[in-house]
Amino acid sequence: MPSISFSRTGGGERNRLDRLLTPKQRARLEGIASALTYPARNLTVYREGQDANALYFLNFGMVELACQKQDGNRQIVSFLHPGDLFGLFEHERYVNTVRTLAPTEVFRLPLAELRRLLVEDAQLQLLFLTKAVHDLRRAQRQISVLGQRDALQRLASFLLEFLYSSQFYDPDTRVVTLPMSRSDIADYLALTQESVSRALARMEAEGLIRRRSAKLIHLQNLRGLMTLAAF
Amino acid sequence: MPSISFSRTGGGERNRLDRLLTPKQRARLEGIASALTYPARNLTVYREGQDANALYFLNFGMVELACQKQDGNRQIVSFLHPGDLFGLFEHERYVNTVRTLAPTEVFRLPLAELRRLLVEDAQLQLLFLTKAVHDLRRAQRQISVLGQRDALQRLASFLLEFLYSSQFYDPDTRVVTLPMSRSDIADYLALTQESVSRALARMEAEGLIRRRSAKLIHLQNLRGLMTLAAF
DNA sequence: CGGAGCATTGAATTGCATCAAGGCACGTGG
DNA sequence: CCACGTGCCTTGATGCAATTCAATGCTCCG
Repeated sequence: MPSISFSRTGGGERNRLDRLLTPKQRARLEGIASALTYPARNLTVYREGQDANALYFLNFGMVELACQKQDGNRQIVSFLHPGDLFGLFEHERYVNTVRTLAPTEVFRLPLAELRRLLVEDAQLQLLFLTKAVHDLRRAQRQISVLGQRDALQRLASFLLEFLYSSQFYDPDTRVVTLPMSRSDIADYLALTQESVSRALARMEAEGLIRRRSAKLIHLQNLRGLMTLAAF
Repeated sequence: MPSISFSRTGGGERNRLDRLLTPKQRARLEGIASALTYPARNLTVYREGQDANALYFLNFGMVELACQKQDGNRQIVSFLHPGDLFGLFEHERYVNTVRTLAPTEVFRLPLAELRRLLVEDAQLQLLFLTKAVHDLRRAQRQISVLGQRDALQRLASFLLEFLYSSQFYDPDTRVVTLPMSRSDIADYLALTQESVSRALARMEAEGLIRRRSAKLIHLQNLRGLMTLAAF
C-alpha cells in the first residue's frame, strides 16, 4: 500500500471535501484509501453495471461520467473536477461509466470500511452528506442548462464551468484548455458535434470568444457569456 | 403543536424514508416537526431566494420544484411524490420555488434541530444520506431524459414516472391522473405546451395511450412506452 | 544516424438540404 | 373563462458530405 497524501494540487476550487477534514479524519480516510493513477486520457475507471464496492475521490485530473442510452448514444452526465466524489450505484451496481479525460489520480474508498467510518464519526458523515447535496445542486443546474433551447446558451454555461478550474483555466490570459473532444461536449449538452462547432463559430463571430486552437478557447467577453448562460 | 403521525397513505412507493425509521427515531423527528396542510393546488410552500431554515418531508399530495430562468421561463426541476424530501439551499437561501399540484401535507423540519439530531444519531443521518444519493440518481435520470431529442421519448419517460404513484395511477385500469397542466409538463420536459399536446396526439395515433380526458391518460401499450423511454 | 519532407489518420469546421419543435392564431370543450 | 387541441408558417438543430487542420508516422536522403 503506497503512502497517500489526501489532497494536493493548487487553487482553491469549490467545496473540496478534503480541505475540511480534521487531521484525525484525514488519517482515518487515508487508512482505508488506495491511490490509483491513470497516466493518460481515455482510460476507464469502471463501467456501468459493474459491481459497486468503492467510492472514489478525484484528486487530480478530470473524468467524465456517462450513461449509455438505448439508442446507442451516450449521455455524459457530468465532468468531474478535483475534489469531486463519484461512484453512484443502484442495486449494488454502478450506474455510470467513468473515463479519464486527462492524466488523473483518484483515491479508492472501499464502501464497507467507509460506511463503518461514517457511522462512527457523524461529523465526517455530515461532510459527505453536504457533498451529496452539493452534487444534487449541480445536477439541478445541469437540468436547467439542458432546458435551454438555444445551443449558444448551453455552450456558454459549459464554458463558464471552467472558471474555477485551476488546471484547465488561466485567469490571467482567460484561456480555457478543453480536455475533451467536440463530441464529448456534444454528448454532455445534448447536441451534435457539428452543432458544437457551429455554436463556437457563432460565438467567435459575436466576439464572445476567440479560438486560439481547437482546444484553447480565449474567453473574450466574460460578461456576455454570463448573460447568455442561465442562473 | 398538532399531534403528528410521521407517515400515512397506502401503497409501497419508492424509498420512503419514514418507513425505515425506528420508533425512537420517528419520535425524535416528530418532536421537531410541524405538519403543514395545503388544501388546494397552486399554493406556494416557499420561493427561490427565501431564507432557508427548514427541510421538508412530503407526506401526501404532490408538489413541483421549479427554478426561474433569466429568459422569464421557468424550469421545473422535479415533481415530488410522497416520501420525498425538499428544501435544497445554497448560501442560506432556497434555490427552488415549491408549489402544490394537489392538496398536500408536508412536515417541516427546522434545520438547526435536524442537524443536531443527525449528528447525535449517525444511523439516522445515514438514512438522509441515502435519500440524498437517491435523489441524485433521479436527477441524473432527468438529465438523460432531457438529453433525448425526441418529444415522444421525453413524454414517455414522464408518463412512466407515475407507475409507482399510488395516488395518481391505478394499476388495474392503467389510468394516470395528471395533476398538472400541459404547460407544467412542458416546463418540466423543456418543450412548449403545444408540443406536449401534439406529442400526446401522436402517441394516441400510434396506439400507445388513450386520452379519456385531458387529465386522464390510459396507458394502452405499456411495453411500447417503455421501449420509447430510455433505460 | 538524424532530420526534412511527405503521407496517413482522425478531429474539427463548414455548406447545404431536411425535419421537427416553436410561435401564433384560432377553434373547442369542460 | 381558462385550458387544451390543431393548422400554418418560421426557425434552428440535425445529418450528410466535402474540406481544412493538426498530429503523428514514415521514408528517403544527406
